[in-house]
Amino acid sequence: VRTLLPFPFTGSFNFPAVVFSHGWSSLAPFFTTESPLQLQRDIRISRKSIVRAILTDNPKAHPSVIIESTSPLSAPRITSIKSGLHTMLHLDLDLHPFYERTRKQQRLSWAQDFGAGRMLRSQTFFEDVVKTILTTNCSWSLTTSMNRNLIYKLGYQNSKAFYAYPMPEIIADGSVTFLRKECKLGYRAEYIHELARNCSSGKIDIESFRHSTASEEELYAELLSIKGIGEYAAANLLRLLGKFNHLGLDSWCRNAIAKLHGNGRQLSDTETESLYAEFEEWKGLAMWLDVTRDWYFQKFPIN
DNA sequence: GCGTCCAGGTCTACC
DNA sequence: GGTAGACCTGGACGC
Repeated sequence: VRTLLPFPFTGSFNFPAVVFSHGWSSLAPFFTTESPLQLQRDIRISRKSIVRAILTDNPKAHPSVIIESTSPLSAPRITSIKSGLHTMLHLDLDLHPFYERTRKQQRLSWAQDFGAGRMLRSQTFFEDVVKTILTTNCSWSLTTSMNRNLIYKLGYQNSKAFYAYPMPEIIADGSVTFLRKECKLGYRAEYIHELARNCSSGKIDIESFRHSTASEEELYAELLSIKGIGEYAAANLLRLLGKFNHLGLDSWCRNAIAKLHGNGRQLSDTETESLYAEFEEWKGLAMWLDVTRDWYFQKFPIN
């Protein structure tokens, strides 16, 4: 069954800017196609019910949203899907304070024109945390492969081959050896398994991060206390929570900054901090947009 | 074919 | 509080 949904947002929004915001759109169960630009995502709406959302770019309006499901959608399910899309597209993030700062900074003045700044997020924060751990100390191709293994070996699949990301309890019920050998997570298997155990037992209320009233520094400290999450990973997760007071530098960012600002020389972290200091609590977003600028100009140049 | 290096880092032990 | 060394995996590279 295909259902056309109204886009769950009426404000200013640029679809390609979210799709290209970072690598998440190429990590299952997200899929993208170009010409026309489409973002596809399987969404879990209950324990054993999955739908597929297909968002297609419309340069003159908001993207169209088509939902594929095995049966007609009830009103509560439509509400749940809209809420999921709202979360994943980070539609509740107010970027005006950031754009105010970019006006004084020539290098990032393009950001508002592109509507850049919303980072694509997973349906659950648990999924964001797992994927972030899978980005550490490895190539991007290994990240995509480990993530695929997790979904296809442990995720729930319905009759239409829609896949839902594995829930914490499913991972916790499995063994570390399975994660290590079958999903090829290597030493990360211990981290993911412990995280899943703590989430399913209630020791960590991982989804509460999304609506926590704690300060950014408190959230940062809490994230660092999760095994496998270090400074880069915690800062990357804060970005996905709409908090940008940490740079979250990894080797990829450091190399990009060396090319952009160091004439090929790696800058010290202190030097990098000072580059973005004027953006204050938005500096993590400023840095990220600075190093990913070409993605926007190459993939969807605007006039 | 084989060894080494390193990629969107983090943890632990030790100083 | 700072730092060397270990850690899975797999692709790239040199020989």
